Amino acid sequence: MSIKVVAERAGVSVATVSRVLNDHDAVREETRIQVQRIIDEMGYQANHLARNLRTARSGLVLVTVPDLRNPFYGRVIEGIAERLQPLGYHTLLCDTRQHSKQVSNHLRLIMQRKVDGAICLDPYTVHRSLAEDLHDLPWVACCEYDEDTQVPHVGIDNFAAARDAVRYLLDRGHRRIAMIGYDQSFLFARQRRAGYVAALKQAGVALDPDLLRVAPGLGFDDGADTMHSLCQLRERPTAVFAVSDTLAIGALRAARAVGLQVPRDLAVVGFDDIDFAAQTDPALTTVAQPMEALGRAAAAILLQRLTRPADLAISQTLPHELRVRASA
Amino acid sequence: MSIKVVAERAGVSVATVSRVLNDHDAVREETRIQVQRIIDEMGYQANHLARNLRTARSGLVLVTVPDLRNPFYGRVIEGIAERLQPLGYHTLLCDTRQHSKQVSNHLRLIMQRKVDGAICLDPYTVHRSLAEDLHDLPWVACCEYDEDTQVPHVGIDNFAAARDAVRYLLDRGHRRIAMIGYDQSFLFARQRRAGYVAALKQAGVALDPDLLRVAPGLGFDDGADTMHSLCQLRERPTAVFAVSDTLAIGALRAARAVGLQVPRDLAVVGFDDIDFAAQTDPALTTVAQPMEALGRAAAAILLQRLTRPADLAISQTLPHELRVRASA
DNA sequence: TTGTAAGCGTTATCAC
DNA sequence: GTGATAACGCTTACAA
Repeated sequence: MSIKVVAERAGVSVATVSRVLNDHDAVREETRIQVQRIIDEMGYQANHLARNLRTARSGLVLVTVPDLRNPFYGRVIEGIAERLQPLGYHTLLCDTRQHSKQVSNHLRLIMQRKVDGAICLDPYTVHRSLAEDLHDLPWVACCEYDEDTQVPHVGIDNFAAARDAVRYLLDRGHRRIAMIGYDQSFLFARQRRAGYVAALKQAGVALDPDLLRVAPGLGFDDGADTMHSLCQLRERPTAVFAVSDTLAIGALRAARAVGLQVPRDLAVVGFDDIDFAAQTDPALTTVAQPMEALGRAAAAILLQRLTRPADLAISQTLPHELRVRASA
Repeated sequence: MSIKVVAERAGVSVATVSRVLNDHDAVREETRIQVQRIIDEMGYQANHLARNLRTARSGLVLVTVPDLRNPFYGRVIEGIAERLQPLGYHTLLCDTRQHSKQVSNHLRLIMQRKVDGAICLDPYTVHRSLAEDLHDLPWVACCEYDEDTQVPHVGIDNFAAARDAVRYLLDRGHRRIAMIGYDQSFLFARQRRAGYVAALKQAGVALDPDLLRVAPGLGFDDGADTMHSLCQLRERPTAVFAVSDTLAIGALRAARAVGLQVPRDLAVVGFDDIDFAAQTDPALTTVAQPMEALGRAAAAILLQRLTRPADLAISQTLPHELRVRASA
């Protein structure tokens, strides 16, 4: 059923119906009410496919995430949706876990006008070569971004956050502090490692390459495996800093498995403060990221780029917080 | 840039360009190559807004979830996407946590032609009144559904699954088995309670109303709170069956807090087998749902409804599995 | 305040 | 095989 049928039935033109539909003020109150009555009566719903073509906007925002199984991303997405829904935008979700190669397909959605803009949590998407092609497109990097591009981004100060975490361990007297890091092609992994290194250096603790590990993934098992290998050192670390809670929780399990008591024998610090972190035994000490706030901020920046493209979009750094629990 | 520009540049009509774009065979190979060259050269991308209007399909599928923070839903969504992406469909995500009232807005997206169909994991969406209005629309209920509607759905046999879990506890000698259930307006909650009741009855164990609890939510704290209250009974339960892993994990924490040792003093069984269930101490015994498979099955049914609307859509029940770990 | 009509960029139906 | 051209259903100048 189209606007035309409604117009005929209401005895007005399609233009008038359209005006009523879009709350234009240039409609006589009486007419408005009459038309609205017909609309309700017929249960008419505007065809968004047509509306989108005419207005050249889809009302859709693409959100790319590396792995939905990690609850961290779920929380950020909720923050994004919270900001976007009231303005009538909907979120198109792309889990890019298996699609690192074809990721440009996702940003192509923007060019195809299928979405109005994008928020990328996915490190693959935020790759330089893509950014160069697309730096003028309305997209925002969230959490992960490329330092050399001009794409606006939101995130925390990963360097400072990691440094704070390691300093905390140093303050507690630890000197053999291991780090379970991640693939250095990711900015957050590089920054957190730099924070770790800086904290040690400042404290005059020599960097032991044996203690600086790179987990093959961000899953629980990756953390457990790395921890197991760390335990085999002749001189075990007394503390470990993991760049994600999932890794830290895996490390916790590995420590338990080899009979280490946390935090007495081994202190463990994680990163993110996902909900699980407070449920482990002992509860995980971790660096909290403001997940929903990161999502909201990214959405706000994108919205600004969409509504006032001329304005300069400003990147944002949100505060992190070391949340001390029982594991360290 | 439009198809018209490409056509002019290639020296053909827009019709021919469109044919090349859509892989129609009625194009001379030579022409096809020539046109494709221009397309590539210009970096032309078809405008999906126009295409969608013309073809009357959006290529979008709505997925409603009650709470993205629960990794359970993330896994199901991955299953859905896995099946949908290869066919060129994208998924529109709606977290309906705060929107139980206005949920009809989400299904209205179908009528607005904004999406071609929907998969609803969200219990609110799957409400009878809605189902009546929309039973002929292309949507599929996943995990939660309404027994009295004709909407196709996929899920597990919640009754049997809960019965199996409780039987396992009975087999291990438990007689005072508590249940941490959930709001009975949800089918899965009713079915799992029925399974619990049936198992006890069959074993000749009298139902103790004190042991049959309803958690106010599905979060960790809800489980912990319910467990604490259970611990205050003069005759404590020796085992507890929770209708979700999050509740069970909260219960685990509460048990620890009051000095109970699991499973010696208290056996705990959860439901879902989210990734985190294997990380707790002791690792959680739980009823596994095939999360990705549920998503894939739901997507397959929807796809069938979209491509062959005349065919009868068949609901599916997928197998569950009791995964015995250390907590019971 | 309302109506007419010109698009929006495609795809699809005809002719040729 | 290819090209005009008419939709698709809406919004929005512009005219009345």
